[in-house]
Amino acid sequence: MPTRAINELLHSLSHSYKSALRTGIKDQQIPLPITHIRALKGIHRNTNCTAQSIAQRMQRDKAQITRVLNELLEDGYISKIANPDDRRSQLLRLSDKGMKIFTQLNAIEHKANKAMMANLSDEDMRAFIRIGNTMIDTGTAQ
Amino acid sequence: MPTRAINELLHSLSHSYKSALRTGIKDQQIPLPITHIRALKGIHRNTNCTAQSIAQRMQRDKAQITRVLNELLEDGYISKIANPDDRRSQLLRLSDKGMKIFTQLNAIEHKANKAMMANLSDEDMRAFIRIGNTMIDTGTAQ
DNA sequence: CCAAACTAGTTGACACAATCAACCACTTTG
DNA sequence: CAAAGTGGTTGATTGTGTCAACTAGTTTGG
Repeated sequence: MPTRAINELLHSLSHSYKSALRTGIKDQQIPLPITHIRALKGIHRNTNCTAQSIAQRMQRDKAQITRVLNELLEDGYISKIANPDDRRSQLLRLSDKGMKIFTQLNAIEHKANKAMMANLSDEDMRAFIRIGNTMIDTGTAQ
Repeated sequence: MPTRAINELLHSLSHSYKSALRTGIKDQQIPLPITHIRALKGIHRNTNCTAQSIAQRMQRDKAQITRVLNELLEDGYISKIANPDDRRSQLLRLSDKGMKIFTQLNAIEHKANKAMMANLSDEDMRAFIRIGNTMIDTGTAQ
């Protein structure tokens, strides 16, 4: 039973994927690190999101998210608007610039995904995603 | 076809696993970051390895490996001995201290692996490893 | 209604991870 | 033997993740 392989596997997988993404990003001259990209995507996905909801969704420290969001704000990819329901927080929106880069990113990401899964059957792909999600759920559950 | 899920999945997986490992490591009072641990394991696995071979195996920058190895050396986990075949490089060996911590690490890692795979059938586990390896190979191939 | 407890977000500090370029010493090759 | 290549080191820089303390605003129980 190859329990030994799982760790190296996960490392290599995330490394491979990050590399694939980064080269795509570099080719397209997009000056954003991966965490920022993931945040942009999160903001696009759910309208009326806050820093807090992004942090939860990404399962990251809120301090880290604060900094990422502030850089995105400085660079004009997003805007913060006052939250009418809670004066402590602000709602996040993509700016036009943010939307534009978002579509570029989708293409890059799609390409990276395809590169990773080039040699996989549909069946294997689905199996991988299913099993991976199970692992995450059991990991974060307790 | 859920090609969209693969990226988040890989991020979450590596994050979950790293967390699991780190908590185990903290519980056991082992003062080593994960990269160092992986290097130790690499040194244990192949005798007569060099910095170069470790870097290749781990698919990491040789600069990073140099630093990791030097810290392991300073802390007495490994030793460098002159390579009779090439005066530019040195062969790496685990010290007694290194061996001792290696066995501890194995236990921790085994526990983390088990935690990740708690809800997986043997079949799924094997499938995951197989598919993951395919992805890595295609990713790094070209 | 008000104090206490809680929450959203920010800031500082720090450790770890990754990558790039320049460089030295040594080896291989034409 | 000169040129090109390789193993390893160093400096610099960027990104990633975590912890603790803090401010300002919100919720809750007496």
